[in-house]
Amino acid sequence: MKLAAVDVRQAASAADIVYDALRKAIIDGDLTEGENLRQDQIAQMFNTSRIPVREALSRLEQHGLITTERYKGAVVAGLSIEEIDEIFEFRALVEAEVMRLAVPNLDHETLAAARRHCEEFGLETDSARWGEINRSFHYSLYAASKRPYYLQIVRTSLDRIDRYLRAQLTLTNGVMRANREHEAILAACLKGDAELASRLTRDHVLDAGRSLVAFLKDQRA
Amino acid sequence: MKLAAVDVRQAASAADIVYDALRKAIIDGDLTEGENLRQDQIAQMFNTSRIPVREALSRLEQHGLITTERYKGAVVAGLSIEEIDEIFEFRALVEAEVMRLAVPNLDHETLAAARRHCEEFGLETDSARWGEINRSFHYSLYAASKRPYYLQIVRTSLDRIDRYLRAQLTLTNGVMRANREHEAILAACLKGDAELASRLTRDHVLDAGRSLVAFLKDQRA
DNA sequence: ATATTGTATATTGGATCCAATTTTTCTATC
DNA sequence: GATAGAAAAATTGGATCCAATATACAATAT
Repeated sequence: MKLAAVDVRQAASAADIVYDALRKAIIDGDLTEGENLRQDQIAQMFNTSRIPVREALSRLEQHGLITTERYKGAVVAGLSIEEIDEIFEFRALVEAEVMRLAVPNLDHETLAAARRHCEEFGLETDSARWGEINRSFHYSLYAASKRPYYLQIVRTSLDRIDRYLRAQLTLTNGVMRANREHEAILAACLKGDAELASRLTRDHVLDAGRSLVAFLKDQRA
Repeated sequence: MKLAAVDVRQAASAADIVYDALRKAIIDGDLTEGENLRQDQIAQMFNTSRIPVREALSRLEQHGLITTERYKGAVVAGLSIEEIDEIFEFRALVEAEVMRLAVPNLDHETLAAARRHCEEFGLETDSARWGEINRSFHYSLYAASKRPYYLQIVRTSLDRIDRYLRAQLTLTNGVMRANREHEAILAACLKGDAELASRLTRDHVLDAGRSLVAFLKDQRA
C-alpha cells in the first residue's frame, strides 16, 4: 500500500488561538486603548472556558499590551507620548543595527522580494493594509541579518506602537514620505552600502516617530 | 484612635509567586538546562493547584526561559553558543546606548551608590553573589538614563544568559577583569564622558561574551 | 530472543465549580 | 428628591474534575 506522507502538524491550543487573535486585534487597533476585556465575554466568543482566555491575557500582559488588576479585569494598555517616543528611539537603534548586519547577506532573491513589497506599498490604496506591507518590506530585509533574537525584540517593540502608527499612516503625506524612504533604503541595499542603509533606516524610524508624536500631541490636546 | 500608616500592598497572586520563584531558580542556575518541570510537582511545592503553575509556565515560555510541548511538559530552555553570542552582541548595543544616555543625568547620589556596588563587587568572596552585585552596579547607572523600556529589554536579555554568566564568573580572573572594567566605567561616568563610558560598557559586555563563549565551547566540547 | 501489539500510567489542556471582592442596584430614611 | 446602607450581580483567581495523548511496560506472536 502506498500513502502520501501527510504533515500532521500540532494543532494550536485554545490559549494560543485566543492569544493570537487578541494580539492581532490590539495591534490592528480593533480593540482600543482602555477597552475592557472580560474573560467571560472573550471565552464565549471563542467557545471555550475562561482558562485558556486567562492564559492568553497573562501572556499579553507580559508583552505590555494589556494591564490587569485583580477583581477589576484587563484593559488594553495605553501609551503615553513619552513611552511612544522612547520605543521609536529604541527601534531606531536596533533596526539600524539589524539593517547594517543584513546588507552583507542580501541576495538577489531577497532584494527582489523587498522590491515587490516596496512597489506594493506604493500602489496599495487600502490604508488598512499599509501597516502590514510596511512590516513585510522591512522584515524581508531584516531577515538577512540572521539575528533571530534582535528580530524578536523588534517584533515586540513594533507590536506596542503599531496601532498608533497605523492611525498616522492613514495620512497620505505620511505614506508618500515613507514610500520615498523605503526606496532610498532599498537603493542603498542594492549598492551594498551597509552604513547608508543603516543610517537611512534609523532616520526612517525616527521620522515616523516624530510625525506620529506630533500627530498624537495634536490629537490628544 | 491612631493607626500607623500601613502600606497595604496588593498581595501577589499565586501565579505571580510561582513565576517569580521559577524565574529566579532558572536565572540562578538552580534549575538546569533541559530539566523537566512537572506541573503537578511544582504545584505541590507551592501548595497550589496546577492552574497558577500553568500560568507561570506560560509566562516563562513567552520570555524564552522554558519551552513547552503538549503532553510532554516544560523543560528549562538551553541556548546554543550562537544564541548566547547574539544576545551578548545585542546587550552590547543596547547597554552602550543606555550608558551614553545615562551619563548626563548622573548625580552625586547615584554615583556614590554605583561606587559602593563597585567596591562591594571587588570585596565579595562569595561567588554566588557576584552576579547579583554585578547587576546592581550596572542598573544603578543605567537607571539614570530614564529609559524604562530599554531597561526592561535589558532585563529580559540578561535573564536569558545570567546563569551561564554566573558559571563563568566563578573563575577568579573573570571577576578580576570585570572589576577593573567596572572601575574604568565608573571613572568615565565621574568625568562625565558619555562617549567613553558608552564605549567601555560595550567592550565590557563584549569581553564578557567572548570569554563566556570560549568557556562554554571548551566545556561543551 | 526479538519485534509488535495492547494496556496501564503519567501528564497536559480544558471545563466546571467555588471563594473572594468589586461594582451595581435597590430600598429605607431624611 | 437625595443619600446612606444593604442586598444582588458581576467578575476574577483558584481548586477539582474530565478528556486527550504520550510514554513505559507487559503480553504475545514470529
